[in-house]
Amino acid sequence: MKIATWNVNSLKIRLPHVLDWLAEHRPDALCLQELKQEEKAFPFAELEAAGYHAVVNGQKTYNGVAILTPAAATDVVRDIPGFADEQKRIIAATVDGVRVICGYFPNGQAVGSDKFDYKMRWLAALTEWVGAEMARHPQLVLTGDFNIAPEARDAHPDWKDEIHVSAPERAAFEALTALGLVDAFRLFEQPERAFSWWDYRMMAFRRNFGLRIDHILVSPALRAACRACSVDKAPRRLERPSDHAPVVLTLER
DNA sequence: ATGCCAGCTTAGAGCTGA
Repeated sequence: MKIATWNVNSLKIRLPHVLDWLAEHRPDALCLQELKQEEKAFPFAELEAAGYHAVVNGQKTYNGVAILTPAAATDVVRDIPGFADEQKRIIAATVDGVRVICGYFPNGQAVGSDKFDYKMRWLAALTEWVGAEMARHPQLVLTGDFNIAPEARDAHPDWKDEIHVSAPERAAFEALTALGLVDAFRLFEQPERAFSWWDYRMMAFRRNFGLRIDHILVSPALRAACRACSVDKAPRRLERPSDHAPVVLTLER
């Protein structure tokens, strides 16, 4: 079973890349973030022609998430239950017995800003809910654009901003791992300076000036089934790429 | 210190992203 996450930075623009990637990799679940479109604009027909169903939590201009699967996913939840939020950042569904939570975590803009406060409140609410989901669904994957580089090695040494690498953000990430979730990427040997996002500016991709902020976390019941996890940099090299690359987990099941 | 790029928006320069 193959589960992947990809922040596409506008599905309208990136649909050709997504269709090509689906054809090449045939994932059992592809979690998308930053659709930047409402569900009524979502390309259901094009994806269906490619052999994929979709569950969508859409929003115009900003945010928006979806899970693509070969067969229809079940038990869909949109947004964090009990957390009042205008922003469409969460969708969860069950895929072949695995609970898949797809999240577009808040950016936070700058440590100490209102947006940072929102990020921290959002993370607290998410963590409480994910704990409850894990109790209901022992086989669970939490994936998406976390907008947190969990450790020093997950950011280029020249990254100077505090955002994405600050102590409170890293503590929030550790609160998720304290639930028992494991960063699947770190179960396997990886290249030095392995990142999943590179700024469009300053030739950042060419210089590999990036961050690893897109993650796939697995519950204890899935840990032993993990066979591989890697960043696929190929789509970042295409014309008009997203600024993020997909991250892919292979499970033996 | 700011813009550098990219995508969005009831069309435009401004916001947001990371």
